Amino acid sequence: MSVRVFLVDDHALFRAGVRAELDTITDEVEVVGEAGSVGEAVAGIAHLKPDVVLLDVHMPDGGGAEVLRQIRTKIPEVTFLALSVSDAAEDVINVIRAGARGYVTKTISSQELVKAVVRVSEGDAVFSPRLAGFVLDAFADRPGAAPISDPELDLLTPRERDVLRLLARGYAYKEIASELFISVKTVETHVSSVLRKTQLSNRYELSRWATDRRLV
Amino acid sequence: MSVRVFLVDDHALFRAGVRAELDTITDEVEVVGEAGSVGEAVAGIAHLKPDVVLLDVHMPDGGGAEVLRQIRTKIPEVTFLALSVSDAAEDVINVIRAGARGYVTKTISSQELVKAVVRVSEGDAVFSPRLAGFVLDAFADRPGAAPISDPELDLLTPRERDVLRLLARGYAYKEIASELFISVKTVETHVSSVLRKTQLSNRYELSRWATDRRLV
DNA sequence: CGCGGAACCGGGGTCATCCCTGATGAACAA
DNA sequence: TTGTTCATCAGGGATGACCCCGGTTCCGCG
Repeated sequence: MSVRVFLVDDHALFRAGVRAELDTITDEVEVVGEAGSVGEAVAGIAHLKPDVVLLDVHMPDGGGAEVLRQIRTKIPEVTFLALSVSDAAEDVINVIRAGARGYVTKTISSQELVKAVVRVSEGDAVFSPRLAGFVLDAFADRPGAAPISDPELDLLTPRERDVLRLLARGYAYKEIASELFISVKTVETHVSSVLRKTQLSNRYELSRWATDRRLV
Repeated sequence: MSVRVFLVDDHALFRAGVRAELDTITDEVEVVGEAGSVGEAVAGIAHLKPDVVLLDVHMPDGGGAEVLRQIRTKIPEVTFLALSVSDAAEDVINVIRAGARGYVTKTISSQELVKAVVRVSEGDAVFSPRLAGFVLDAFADRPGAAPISDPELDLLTPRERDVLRLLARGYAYKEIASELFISVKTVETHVSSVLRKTQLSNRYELSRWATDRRLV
């Protein structure tokens, strides 16, 4: 029982190369179809329901991530392996966020590609070693990597920061007051200064602002 | 130039086993220290500054994640490889979020462990194949994988959901009204029914509730 | 046909949020 | 000593959020 593979790449020559290699090397994988554009790919995948889609990242009309988005809601059983010339962190993260189960560069050997396809079809995640680190970096809470200072954030006094933290969590003024052992009026004062200093207009925007800066 | 490894595990016998295996098998890695508790580990790592820390996930006083948190801010150069009996998704994700660069289970062979340590020391990410998938699942936006239905969510009418989406983004009633071409009063009505149906008391809690369920 | 649910809209009310002005004491530096 | 910043608090007002009451249309279902 071989793995049924669908090829998506905007270069026909490249598709032909991959198809030839995969078909001759082994009978573990079988190329059942291919496409050169996002539209063709979505239609073809929906029709053929392959086990694995080998997906080029850089394509017209939104690239591989667009194919992923359109297919995943409709046919979640299909797994995707990104296959790209790019080893940029941004590309890797985007396509993984979109739902690909692996990412290998086109420098991979045919034998390795076959192994990668089979592993992905079995539910494993496959990465060129360096690239997995990008995903981890993006995923982990980064204490050192988090940009340390904001011009606006530096303007806030320690007490204002206390109030801001609680406010961002959805606390009412009354709750903040009893939490910090001060009066509601003092909370209002601090909130006012924070809003003025951050150039924001209400607590909702402030809440988003604070969570973006990981103050929660 | 061998890789300097520090061992953290609350079982002394296990540490002894790993140390013996690593030291005899190869000269690529060298165990420079070990610890059996979070406190010892933090002190030892800060002192010895190893290249790689082999970290047990389940330990008293907060487990491996606690060691990670305390060390990463101080000595970001040290990389961590989680080594655990557990293959639970939750454990994997927690320790990776905390900043580990890899996760292998204790069923690994000594030879494989050496290779994993070396790869991690070179900046690669190393996973037992099945476990990498957990991280990807947690990282990707999941349209299909998102839990499908909530008892409360099913109670909401389509229009109420529209209002909820905008409300969760911090829109004021006035803004929601003009966005949906209805009056502020109608927005109030919908918000009221949503609050009643979800058993929540204000828009802040509602905002959290909605983001937890990925309605934004 | 009548009934209920949905979406739509009001009046009128309470309370929270937010802004403005103004005040006090403490800490600290010029 | 004087000036500044911070933290504390108050009064009063404008607006928004939220609730409870009422009402209308439309549409599907038994």
